[in-house]
Amino acid sequence: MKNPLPRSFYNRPTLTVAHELLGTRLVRILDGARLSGIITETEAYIGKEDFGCHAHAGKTKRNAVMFGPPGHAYVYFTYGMHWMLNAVTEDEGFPAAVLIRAIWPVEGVEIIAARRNGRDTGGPAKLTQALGIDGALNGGDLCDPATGLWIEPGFPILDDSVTIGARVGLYTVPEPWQSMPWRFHITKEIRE
DNA sequence: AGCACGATGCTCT
DNA sequence: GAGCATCGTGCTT
Repeated sequence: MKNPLPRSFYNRPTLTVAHELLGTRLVRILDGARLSGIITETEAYIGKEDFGCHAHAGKTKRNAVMFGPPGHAYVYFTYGMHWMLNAVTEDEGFPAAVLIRAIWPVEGVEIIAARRNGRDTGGPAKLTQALGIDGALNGGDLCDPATGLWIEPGFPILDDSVTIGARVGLYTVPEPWQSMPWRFHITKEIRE
């Protein structure tokens, strides 16, 4: 069942994409096994004007993928040990992306638990470790199953299950950017 | 349950 | 050379 969200899903305003990614299913094929989890937390990073966005300083080797077409993975390395997964949004040339911050494991739960040493997957670096996502996937097409990483339709999430707030970890980013309500997360338990 | 801190290496000035 | 879109441990309440 390979059913990636189409590129048109990503080629929309980043806040819309970030909100609608809640409840969708992040799928990873790792060593022939299908791992997946429901996305429960996202953040939007929007254009050169956004002081919290890597693209604020202009196009560089690291952030080049954000300037490319929507529906691709922007995967970068930070804090000397962590990989972060983003989905590129909006028109090619406009640098924006959605950071995937947390998943709820659904398929391959035993493998995920082993990869995480029994710990949770609620955190941007935790989920990349859980699913084996690293720099080799930077620039990969999320609309092509051959990449081994894509996002599928999942569960509908009611608005009253969603909390919107300020983005996390932007300690040195000036206002108003530090406080922009561009973080979305599911705050009610979801069940199959 | 919460806070402080150290780990660790790549990117850009 | 500074600064990270973080995590886990260990210590304090």
